[in-house]
Amino acid sequence: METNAAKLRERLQAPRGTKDILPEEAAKWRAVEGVVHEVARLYGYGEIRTPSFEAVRLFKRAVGEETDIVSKEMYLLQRRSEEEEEFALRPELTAPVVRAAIQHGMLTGQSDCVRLYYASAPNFRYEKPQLGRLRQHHQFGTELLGPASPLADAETISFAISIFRNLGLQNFRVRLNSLGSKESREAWKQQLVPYLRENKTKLSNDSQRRTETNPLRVLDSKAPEDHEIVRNAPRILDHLNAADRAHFEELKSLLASITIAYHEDPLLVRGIDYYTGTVFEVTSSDLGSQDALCGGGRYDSLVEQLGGPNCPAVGFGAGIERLLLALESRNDAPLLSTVRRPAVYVLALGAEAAQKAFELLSNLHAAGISATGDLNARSMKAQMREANRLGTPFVYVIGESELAQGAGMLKNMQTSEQEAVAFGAIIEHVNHSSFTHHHS
RNA sequence: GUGGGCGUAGCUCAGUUGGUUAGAGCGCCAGGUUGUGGCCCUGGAGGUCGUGGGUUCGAAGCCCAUCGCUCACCCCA
Repeated sequence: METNAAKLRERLQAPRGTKDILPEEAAKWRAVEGVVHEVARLYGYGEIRTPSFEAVRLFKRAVGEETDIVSKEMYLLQRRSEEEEEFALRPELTAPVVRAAIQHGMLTGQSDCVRLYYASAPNFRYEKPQLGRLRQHHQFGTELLGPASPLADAETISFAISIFRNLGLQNFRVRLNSLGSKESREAWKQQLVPYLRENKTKLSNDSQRRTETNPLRVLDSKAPEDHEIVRNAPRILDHLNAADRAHFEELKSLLASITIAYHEDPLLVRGIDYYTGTVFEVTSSDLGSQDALCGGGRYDSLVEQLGGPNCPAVGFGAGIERLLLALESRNDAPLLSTVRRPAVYVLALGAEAAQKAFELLSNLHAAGISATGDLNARSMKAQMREANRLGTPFVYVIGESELAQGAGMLKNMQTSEQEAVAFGAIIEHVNHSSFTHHHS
C-alpha cells in the first residue's frame, strides 16, 4: 500500500511540456490578464473565447498543410468513427477567431470593422519542450477584421506595445517587415528561388529542402553556412509594388508618430502561410533562444479562404509564459507583486468558539471582508503563527471568556494592540481600521 | 525531430578516487510561555539519492534503459 502510493506519486505528474500554475504564479497571470483587459477596453476591443479544439481542416486551410505546426505539431483527437470530422487541439488562435467571426455573421453586417481580442487562451503544439516553449502555452492577442489601411497595422502594434509598456517590460525590440501582396511576392520569388538554386550546394540541408518546399523560410535560417547567401539574396522590400511600398512607408511613419521604435528586418519571415503584407515580431533580449514574445501581421486573404467575404485583416498573438519569464528575469515588474492576504484571522479556542468563529467568518465574507480561520482545533500558538505567516493585519480571538461576554479580542498584528470588540461590531471595526490604515 | 548537460528532504544545495546508520541551511511541526505571532533556544517529522535494470563483496557516485527538466538546433508565442 505504502510503496504503491509512492509509485503512483511518481507516475502522476503534469504532462511533459505543461505547467501547473500555483497561487503565487497565478497572481502574476491575473496581473497580466488585467492589463490586457484594460488595454482592450481603452482600444474598444471585444473579448472572444473560442473552443480549445477545432476541425483539422480549419488549420490545414488557414495555417498551411506544409507548415510544421500543422504537419507535425498538432494534437489530433481520436475519432469515434470513420464518419466523424477530424479534430485537433488548436495550435493557434487566428484561424479559430476568423472562423467564429464568419460563422456568426460578424463580417457581413454594416460595420466595416470588427475588433476582437483574447486575454489568456491556451494553445497546444507537440514540440520538444524548452524553457519558454511548452506544449500548452497561453496567448493574448487581437484580430482586427475589415480595414486594409496601415492604420489598422499600426493600431495592432500599438495595442501590443501598450500592454508591454504598462507591465514595465524592458529590453524588447519590434521587428518589422513586409511580405508584400501576392503579386509582389510572386515577382520576388521568381528571383529568389533561382538564386537559391544557384547556391544550393552551399546551403544547409534544411535550407536546400526548403528552397523547394517553402523558399521564404530559407531567409530566417540560422545555420552559419546560410548566412552569406541569405544576406545577398534578393529582398522582398526591393520588389514591393507601389501600393505595398506606400502601405509599408505609411505604417512606419504612423509608428514613429506614436514613438514606437522599430527595426526593419528584411529577413523576418513568419512560418504561417496566411500572412500577407506587414509582418512583425517583438523579441526580448532577456530570454534565451525562444525570444519571440509576440508575433503578428496582415492576413488579407484568410477570411475569404475560410469561406467569408473578401475582408482584409491584421492581428497579433503574444505568449504569456514568455512575457512572464522576461518580466521576472529583471524583477522590474511592480504590477506582478500582488500579494493577496486575508484581512482577518478568526482565532478560536474550543469547539464552541470554533462554531461561533465559523458564523462570524460567514458574516465577514458577506460584508466583503476577506477572512479565514483554523479548521483543525489547533493550539492558540499554532493559530497565531499561521495568522502571522499569512500576514493578516487583524486577529480576532474567541475563547471561553469572550464567548461569555459576547465580544472577542481584536488584535492589530502590526502594533500588537488589542481591544474587546462585540461580535456584532467586528465588521465596522475592521472596515474603519483598514480605512484609516490606507490613509495614514 | 537532432545533438549536449542535469535529476540527493517541500525549497536551495553539500556528499572527497564506489566503502558501513545520506547531510546542511531555509521551510514545516512541537516544546521553552496550560489563552497571544514575529526574534531566540531545544527537539521532531520528512529521502528506497527521478524510476527500472546491470556491473561489484559493496552503488547517490560506474554502465544501459526510461521519465522529467534544461541548452543549442529545428520551430515558434
